[in-house]
Amino acid sequence: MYICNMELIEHDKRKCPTHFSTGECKTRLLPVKDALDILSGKWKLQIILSLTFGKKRFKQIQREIPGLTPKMLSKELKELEMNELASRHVYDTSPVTVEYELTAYGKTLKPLIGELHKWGSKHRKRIIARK
Amino acid sequence: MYICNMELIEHDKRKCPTHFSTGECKTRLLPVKDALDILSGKWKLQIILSLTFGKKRFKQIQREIPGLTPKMLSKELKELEMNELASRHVYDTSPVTVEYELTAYGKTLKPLIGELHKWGSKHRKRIIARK
DNA sequence: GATACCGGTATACTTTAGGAAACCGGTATA
DNA sequence: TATACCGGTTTCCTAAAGTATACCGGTATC
Repeated sequence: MYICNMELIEHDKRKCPTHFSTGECKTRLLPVKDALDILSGKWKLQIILSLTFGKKRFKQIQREIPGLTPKMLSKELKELEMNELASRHVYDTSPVTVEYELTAYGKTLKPLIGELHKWGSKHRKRIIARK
Repeated sequence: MYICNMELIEHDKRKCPTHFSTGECKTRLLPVKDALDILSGKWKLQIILSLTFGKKRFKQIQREIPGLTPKMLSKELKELEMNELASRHVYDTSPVTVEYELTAYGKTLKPLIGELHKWGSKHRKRIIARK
């Protein structure tokens, strides 16, 4: 669930190029897919970005991101939690208060997103310039 | 087509947190989404990896990647071409020979994939260790 | 003359991601 | 007593991604 299924990129010696050792297919691609899975999807990035500015409550996140339904937000937050990237704190107030926060581990995504941003910016310029 | 649609992350001052200047939503997220779009999908990574080992012919790529249908391969190669990441060379042999190759620009993806790999490997260890 | 390879395309189908709307118990507010 | 907010869940539906299968013209092989 949290990590990419081995079988998806199972190696077949007869079919993979000789450059690929049996383990190489797996060890090269699976972790990359894991990282991509965590960041791709329609809302994940925006939710993560929203949380980089501090703790947020459920409805607060939803209001900040136009179009985001509670169903999707709930699903994505659960995934972030399962991956230990965000934490959920319930306070015994009335009505109940729930806060979500990026974990220290979750913050390690920042430089990675930074790299994607760098490459993406250059690409954007290149493609726009071409037209 | 090649780059992420602006409207998807259109900014709404009333709904975004005050930390976000109007331009920040766009300039932060769109390039990241562009980069993710290029790498995500079921086959893109494997095709790119296959091409990092040198020129390849259509059927050759298909044979190397079990389960990949010609329709998907064709679609993905076109996208790589449109993004100037791969080039297509047709040779007037019989039967016709077509070779695909990563462009110099396409090779700039390597360090980015490397970063995803680094983060993903750590994540994989972390999640597996927990169980 | 039949079969197989090349580089694909076309059509129809299934599966997955995401959206719309209604709803839940509990509490506060008018 | 009615309405609204909180943090979600449930159900049903659409749209997008991906799969299966057959097919194309051209050439080479048996």
